[in-house]
Amino acid sequence: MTFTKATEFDATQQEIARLAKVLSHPARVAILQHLAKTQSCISGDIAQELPLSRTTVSQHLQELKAAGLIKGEIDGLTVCYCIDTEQFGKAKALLETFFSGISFACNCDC
Amino acid sequence: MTFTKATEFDATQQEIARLAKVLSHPARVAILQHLAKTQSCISGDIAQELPLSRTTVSQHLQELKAAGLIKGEIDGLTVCYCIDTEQFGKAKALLETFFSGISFACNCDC
DNA sequence: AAACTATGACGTATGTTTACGACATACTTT
DNA sequence: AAAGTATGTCGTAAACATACGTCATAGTTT
Repeated sequence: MTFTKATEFDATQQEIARLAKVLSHPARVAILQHLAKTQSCISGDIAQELPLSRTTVSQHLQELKAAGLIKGEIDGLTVCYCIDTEQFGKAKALLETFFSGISFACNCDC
Repeated sequence: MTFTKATEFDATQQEIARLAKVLSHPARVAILQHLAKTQSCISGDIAQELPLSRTTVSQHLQELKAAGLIKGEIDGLTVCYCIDTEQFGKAKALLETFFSGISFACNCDC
């Protein structure tokens, strides 16, 4: 990170950007929706639901995990992934605060 | 776009990802907050508020504009940027729907 | 123990984003 | 008209993201 200037912004802005980045690929959005839909942990057959190879799906899962949005516990041969409800709630609150802070009536003519 | 598979996901997932991508850099988050704070159109002195060159800020402004979140009208020598309240409202609603659809109580032990 | 299965880690090719200097454009002022 | 000012566009280098095949690991089954 010697080139990017992303770290020179304030903590909240960086946190919002970090969260948004996780959601910035449809595969990760799809994975979250799939985990929510199945209402339970699910092992790597997620790949079969998506137009991606198992390897690529695994990579996206790692990113979601690194961001804290999902948890993954080893359960014998399979791994049990599910949404981290607490962290997800925090993410939701963060974005809600951001959007609420932005909404306003522009007083110009454009 | 011959390499990415992003287009193979459903429209809503792509739309969420597209919106998230716009917010995935702290500079763009900061620009939106700055525009909201000043409660009016503002010309390119935004660059002086950020740790970035004028050129780079201009580039971020173009991305926000391309995404429809802000509008920019030429007003003589300066350009008047402001948040597109209607589009911004739609973006907010889209994310709210997504987050509401995800929140659930995981029934496993992880 | 040997074969099988599910998964993550590694390597790598290609595409995209970020950042900025230099140049172009267009309006304003003198 | 010439100089000045505010912006956008272009070119480009470095960093990062995406996608997937192959290999390594670790538990299961026979």
